[in-house]
Parts: sequence; structure tokens; C-alpha cells
Amino acid sequence: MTTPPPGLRERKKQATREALRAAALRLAVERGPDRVRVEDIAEAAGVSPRTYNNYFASREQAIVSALTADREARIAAAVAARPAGVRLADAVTEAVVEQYTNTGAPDHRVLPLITTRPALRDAFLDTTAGIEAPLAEVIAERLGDVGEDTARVLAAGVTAAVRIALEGWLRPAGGAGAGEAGSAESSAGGGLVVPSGSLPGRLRAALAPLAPAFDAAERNARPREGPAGVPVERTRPSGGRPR
Amino acid sequence: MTTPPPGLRERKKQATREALRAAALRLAVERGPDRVRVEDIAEAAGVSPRTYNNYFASREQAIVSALTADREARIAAAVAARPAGVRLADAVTEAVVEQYTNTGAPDHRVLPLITTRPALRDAFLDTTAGIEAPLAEVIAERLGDVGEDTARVLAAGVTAAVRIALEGWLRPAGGAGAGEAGSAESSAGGGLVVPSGSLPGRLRAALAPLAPAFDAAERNARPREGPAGVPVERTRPSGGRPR
DNA sequence: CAGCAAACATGCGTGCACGCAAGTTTGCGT
DNA sequence: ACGCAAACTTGCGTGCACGCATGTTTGCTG
Repeated sequence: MTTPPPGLRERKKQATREALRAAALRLAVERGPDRVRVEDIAEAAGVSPRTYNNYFASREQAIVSALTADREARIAAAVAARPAGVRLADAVTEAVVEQYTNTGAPDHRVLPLITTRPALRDAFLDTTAGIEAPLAEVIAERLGDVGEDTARVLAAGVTAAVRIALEGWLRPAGGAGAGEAGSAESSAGGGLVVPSGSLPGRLRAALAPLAPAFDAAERNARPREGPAGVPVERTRPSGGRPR
Repeated sequence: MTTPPPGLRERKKQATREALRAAALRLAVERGPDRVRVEDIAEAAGVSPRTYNNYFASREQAIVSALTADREARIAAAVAARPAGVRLADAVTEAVVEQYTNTGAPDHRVLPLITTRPALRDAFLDTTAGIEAPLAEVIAERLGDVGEDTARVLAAGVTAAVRIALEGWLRPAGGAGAGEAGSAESSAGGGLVVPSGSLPGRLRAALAPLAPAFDAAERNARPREGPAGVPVERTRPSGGRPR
């Protein structure tokens, strides 16, 4: 199930996709991202403008995809890779943190560029939605099929938490979708809030509140044993939440 | 903070918004929703097409907004209205269910119409994102200011759960004419799965997995008392999760 | 009441997303 | 090798979102 012969057609397709990615990123860095039209990207990649939209639904997606690439699959794999004994919440948290720590930016000019422009910022945030389905799958895997719906909700929760963490991380600007709350904001200097600043810190902080939900789901959906019939040794399925 | 004199300008603005809503809905029902252009809506409302986009960012928003109206504020208010003693998870769940049970569709031809067309369906689902900010605010209210970030995450989790519930709810919807909601019922007893079919059922099922997270947040963020200094009597902040 | 500044409606122009209907390439069975 | 069907690319046309500049309305203040 790993594409024994990748097939010529599929390879060309991926090549085109990659070419568009590269072209979009390069042009966006060279000129401003606002000075790049779809037509330019397509031309640089050697395809027609119309074809561009067969690969990317929006102008920003190509640029952002250079950063996100196949992060979805990576996160799912990272979760699946954790030994079955660890707390699900921990497995997911670490997998997410791991995949977001190295932003995968080849050029250090890229990140400031994305965080600056609102359109790119939004497109970047939208990519987090992509991790939901794979996550739901691996979570359901661990929860057993009885928790399929629960897995979906938990995965969605994780996705939402990640989105919030990212929003906070690249803050100095804000607002997406509908109206922004904004009014009664935390001007009060309560220091015990998030120690944040670093992305990993924010991610952990955002995911922490969901841990009890994972524990509960895990607890009441699988009082079973490990893959070899060995009773699983758990690392604290419950208890006070960390940090 | 309730606009003592609403102001003439603001009234006109709301009137225009309402006119656009009504026109969009009416035209969408009369002809198919695909046979309505922004230009038509604008004309029917007596404004220019350009003005339409000053009120709604997309063509579908106007149609859908007839259903969603001010649901965001209603949910927040509903949560705030619950007595302080009840479990936060219950308060939120009930508030959400309450606001989504009466879909607020004046015309029964409207719902089938929205559930059918993918574009409208997506636009409708997008509106759920709007409840996040108000929800976060009221949740933060109950959690105390120390849980502000937690509140955001929980609110986002609720939003995601609602979205999933809605997706599942209007999945079996299809066909041109008849759109009967809530028919396929729970299979027999093997499953503790969801008995779903009805929207309220799906909402509760989707929100249930998050309850432990609410409990934990509530537990460790506010060992305090009620608004009048009276120790709050809680309805089981912890314990096995219901249903 | 006069006048000014902000908010708003509107026209115009640009770039974009996407359906549709060809033309072209790839994969596969015979 | 051959040829067909599906997949892909491409040009074209339509409707849409939105920035910008301008004329008009509203609300406020001296």
C-alpha cells in the first residue's frame, strides 16, 4: 500500500505541484507576496493559470503549502508511533509539538513574510484544519471503534487548540472570519497566565485543557490490554493536570 | 452599553442589512439558489451590487444569515443565564442545544434548500465559528480570569463539536425536494454509540466527550464561592461522565 | 445654524475561482 | 503494438470579492 510503482502520471503530477510550490514561494520572497499573481506563478512553473487552480484552490495555498507540506500525515504517524502504553493525551501533545517545532522553513525570510500578511496568515491557519481527519483516524484507532465519534470530536478539539496556539503565537495582529471579540481583553497583568512566547509552550498550554477529555475517553473506552495480551502499564491515566 | 438612541444611521444600516437578508432568502427560495446573483439581491434590496459586499463577504452569507441571525449572542446569553451552581459543561450543552433546536426557519422550504446545496451548507457550517468568541467570553467569566486561555480552547472545542454534530446531522440530507430531518434512528442495543438522528441528540453526543475537560477546568480554576459570598453548591463537578 | 469630519453608498477596475468544453497525454487491456 | 477510456491540461466565459476614488448623508460641535 505504498505505491510499488509510483506511476509516471502521478510523478508528473507531484512534480507540477512541487514546481508550483517552489515558484510561488520564490516569487513571494523576491517581490512582495502582493506583487505575485497567479498568472506569474503559473508561468514560472510552466503551466497555464487555469491549471494552477487545479492544484491549489487559492492563491495563498501554494505559498503556504511550502511550509505545511505533508504535516498532516506526519502528525498522524507521530501519534501512531508512540508506544501504546503512554497516555493518549501525551502522545497527541508530543506528536503535535514535535511536528510544529521545526517549522520546516528552508528560508528564514519565509516566516516573517507569512506572519505579516493577513491573507497568508489566514491561509496558514487554515492548514491546521487538515490535521483533523488523520488525527481522528489514529485516535479512533487507540480508542477502539466504539469511540469513533468521540475521536472525531477530540481531534477537532486538538485542531482548534492548535489553531488558537498559532493565533496567539503570531499575534501582533488578529481577526479572522466573523467579528473579533476584542473588547474586555486581559489588560490585567496577572502573571500566571501562559508562560508562552515559544510555540511549543503555547501548544502545550493550549492542549492541556483537553487532556482530561482524552483521559476520560481512554478510560471508559478501552479497559483492554496491549497488542500482545500484556496488560498495559499506563503512565498516569488520571490525576492533576500538568503544568 | 445598549445604544440609548440607536441613531438614525445605525437604523438605516440595519434596515439595509435586513433588506438584503430578506431579498436573498426570498429569491433563493423562489428560483434556485444558484439562479440568484449578487446583482439580483442588490437590486431587490434597492442598493448597488457593490454595497452588497459591504454587508456580506460572500453571496451565501446573506441567505444563511436569515437562519443564523444573532445566534452567537443568544448562546452566550443562554449560558450566562444558567444559575452559577450547575456544571459548566451542562450549562454550555443545554444552551447550545436550546439555541439549535428551533432552527429559526420561518419558511420550511428554507432548510432543505440549505442542506442541499454544498455552497450554502458550507456557509451555514461556517457560521458556527461565530459562536466561539462569545462563548469564550462567558466561559472565561465562569472560570475566572485565570482560565482565560483555557476558556478559549474550551470554546473552540465546543465550536468544533457543534460543527461535527451539524455535519453529521445534515449528511443524509439529499434530493431536490423533500428534506425530512431526523428519521434514521438508533440501531439496537449493542452500541453505546450515538442514538443520533435528532439534532439535539447529535449535539449532546458530540459535546459529551468534552465534559471532562470542562469539569477539570472548573475544578482547578475556581475553588471560590458564588457571587454573594455564598459557597456554591455544585451538581457533581466530577464523576463518571453522563450518558 | 453653519460647517466640518467621519461614515457610507456607489462606480470602476483588477485579479481570482471555477464550470464547461475541447485537445492532449497516460495507462491498460487485448 | 494498437487503440480505447480515463485522467489531465488548457482556453474561454461568467460571476464574484474587494481596493480605490468620489459623491452624498449623518452626526457633532463651535
